[in-house]
Formats: sequence, C-alpha cells, structure tokens
Amino acid sequence: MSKGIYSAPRGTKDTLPEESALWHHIEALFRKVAETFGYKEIRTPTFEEAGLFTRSIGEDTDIVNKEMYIFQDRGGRTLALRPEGTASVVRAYIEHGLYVTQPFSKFYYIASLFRYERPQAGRFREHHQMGVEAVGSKSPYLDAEVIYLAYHFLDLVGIKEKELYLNSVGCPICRPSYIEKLREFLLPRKQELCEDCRRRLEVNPLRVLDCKKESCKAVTEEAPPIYTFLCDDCASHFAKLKELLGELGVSFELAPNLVRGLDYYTKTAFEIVSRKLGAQNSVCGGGRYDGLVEQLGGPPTPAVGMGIGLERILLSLGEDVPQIGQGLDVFLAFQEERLRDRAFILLRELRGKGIKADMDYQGKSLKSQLRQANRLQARHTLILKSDGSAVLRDMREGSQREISLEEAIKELIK
RNA sequence: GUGGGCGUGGCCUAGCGGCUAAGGCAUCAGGCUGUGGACCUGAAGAGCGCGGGUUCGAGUCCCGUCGCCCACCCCA
Repeated sequence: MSKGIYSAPRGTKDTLPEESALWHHIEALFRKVAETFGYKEIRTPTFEEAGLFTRSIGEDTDIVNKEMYIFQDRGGRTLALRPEGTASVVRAYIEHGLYVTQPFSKFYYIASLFRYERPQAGRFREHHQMGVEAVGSKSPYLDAEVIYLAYHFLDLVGIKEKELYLNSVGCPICRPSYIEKLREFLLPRKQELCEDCRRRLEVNPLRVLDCKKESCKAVTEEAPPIYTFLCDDCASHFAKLKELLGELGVSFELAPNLVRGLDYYTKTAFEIVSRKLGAQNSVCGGGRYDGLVEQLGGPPTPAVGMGIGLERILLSLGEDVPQIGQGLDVFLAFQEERLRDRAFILLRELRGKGIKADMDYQGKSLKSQLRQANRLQARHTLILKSDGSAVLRDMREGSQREISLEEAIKELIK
C-alpha cells in the first residue's frame, strides 16, 4: 500500500482536528464541572517508578501482572507508563507534603493512561481519563460528591442512558472476616470454579466475585453479599452514602460482586455503565481508598476518587455529538497574484485584532479561493480587487458589498 | 494470551478463476454565476496488505505473515 512506512502503534489513535474540537469541548466541560465542585487540576508525569503501581494497584491484579508498559531507562531505573491515575496523585500528595500544608485536597486531572491489552471496541492501549481525587476525608458526603460529580458531568455531556452500580468492599477490619466467610462458602464449590478462580481462592478470594465466567457467576450469585458483613463503621458509611445519593436524586443498583480490578479500594466501590456501549460498557469507575496514602509512605489518610474514560464517552455519544464550530471569521481572497503582499500585510492586521483570518498560499484562482473559504467555514470573505477596492462577502447570506478596509475591519470585529 | 470476522484508489463499496479492476463520496481543473455552496463537463488517483503456493490464467482458491475489527479476559 502507498500509505507510508509507519502507522500509529497498535491500540493507539490519532485525533484529527475535527474530532479534536470535540475532545476540547468535553474536556472543557469536565474542567468546568470539577472546578465548580472545588477541585483543582494536578498534572503528574506520564511515567513513574514501576514499584509505585505494583504496590498500590496490587501484585495479583491483571493490570500489574500483564498489562503494564514497564521498561528500564538508560540509567537502569525500572519505570512504567502509568496504567491508572490515582497512584500518581497520591504519590505527589505525599511527596510535596500536602498532608501538612493542605491535608484536605481535591484534585482533578485529565491524562492519558497506558495498558498493554488486546484492543477492541472501547479498549485501547493508550486511553484518556478525566478523574478527581478527594484526599484527606473519610466523610461519606465526599463519596456522594464524587459520584454525583461524575453523574452530573455525564448528564451534561449528553449521556442519559446510564446506570450506577454501587458496592462497599469493607475495610481492613471487616474484610478479612468476610474473606474467611467467602472462602468457607467457595471451598466446597471449588470444582465449579474456573482455573483462575481456584488460584484466586488462595491468593485473593475477592477477585472470584469479579470473574465474568458464567460458571463462576452462578456460584458467586449464591455467595453471601459483602455488605451483610460490614463492620459498624463501614455499614454506617455505606448507609449514609446510599441515603445521600437518594437525596441527590441519583438512582443506583447494589452490585455485591463489584470488586474492581484494583486492590486498593476500601468501603465504596462504584461503576457507571452506559447502555450504548458494547462489551466494554463502563464509562466511569471509582471508589474509596482509605489505606493507600499510608501504604505509599504517607500518614494515615482517607481518600475517594473516580475516573471517566474519554474514549468511552465519545463512543456512547455515538452520533449525538455536538457540532463544534471552528470556522474562520474571514477568508482573505485576492483577484490577482500581485495583490498577495497587500493581502499578507492585511492578514497580519486582522489577526492582530483577534480576528480568525486566513488566505490562500497555493496560488489558486479566485474561484478556488472562494471554494476554500467555503470549506473553511469562513463567515466572510474579503476580496481584494485589482482596482484597489475591496468587497466583503457574507458567506451565509451570499450577499456582498464594496467596502473600505477600515470599515471591513470594524465590521469583522463585531 | 485465546477465538471469530475482514483487508480492493484518501474514504465507502462492486467484482460467483479469464477482456486494459467498476461505481459513489472526496480531490483538482473548467463551465453556469465578475466570486463559494446546487448542477454540468473533464482530469488525476489503486493493480487489489505482504510473501509463497495451486492453476494455462488469481483481487477471486490454499498456506503463512502483518494489520484492523469484534468477542473472551480485564477495565475507562
């Protein structure tokens, strides 16, 4: 094929200008919502020491086991492209001593994440997430805020058909006893579980709940739901969260098997799913991670957060995407080549006044210049004529009139 | 990592083994209007992902390979 030597790496995508405008629109909306809710932007490196992720996400997760882009740099450091957003934010929170200067901090981020997966609908090797992390409070009001923020944003962006799945995965006090109960329940049914789950049963029984295999699901459906084993603290936290969501008018469904692929979650775990997506139907995921800051070397600090997948938003929007206008204010056309210099100088003046302006650089005929103006969605075309006069043409109306340059500029500014 | 589907000009698609691979969109030029969008005319653009095989003959069949897509898995 005559398509060049290289193509974008597997699982990555180019975002061409037209679509890029849509991304801007969505990101701007997210920024606005997050800031309205009191979150401030944080930017962290695209890669980190690999240990940060193995430690936080968990050794026995797929993300760490087989999906991380991990490499040695020339200095022999073991680094990884970030596979998720939370660990870096927590690392930065600790590294900059924010637990002293700003112990309660609310962050948002827009970042690209990397996982070595087999691409399919809604799944890429590089994808983008918009997320928030509220670090430093154990209040269930914050869980509700984070969930509501996601929900509200998805509403605004145009995703109406969605469902919130909610669970509580307990804490270090109650989870161990639940895990014991779960193991007791699963052990006699070991034969019915898949190979992976038999192993999980030993290493990380909670993960069995997350298995999507029909045979395993059949078993785990019968399993005692975790929230019947929550300690008082977790139970009241969960109850309060449900109550708050009710007051906020956010409906949800309890999902006792929702464990999520990251081990750091405590108490709240949730996912928002879009009806319009295929197999990868989750647009948003998040939860509470009260132990993570301490685990990464900071003081005991509760926190809650979530992430929204940009590509999945685009997918579930489908054809219902807003048309973002990015047309020119004016296209500068000229009748003869010898007028190019005048046009070029005028172009600078227009642009200096903040008018979006452009002209031909290919030596095209006037006819072609107008075609181009049309294609660039120019609101006006200013035509410099050979006799020194100028004509301002309204491209929507199709009307035009002779005009002095001073008048034209005035006209274009408004 | 496993399974399935598909790879024809920039994009979409036709082509049931056989004339110089067809059409639509887009592109470019021209015509109609001094000067765009509609319409008309014309032009340029692929040798059918890549490699091998079967055959007198392959875009069409077979094998391999790469890529894309979908699903499992996992997740945003």
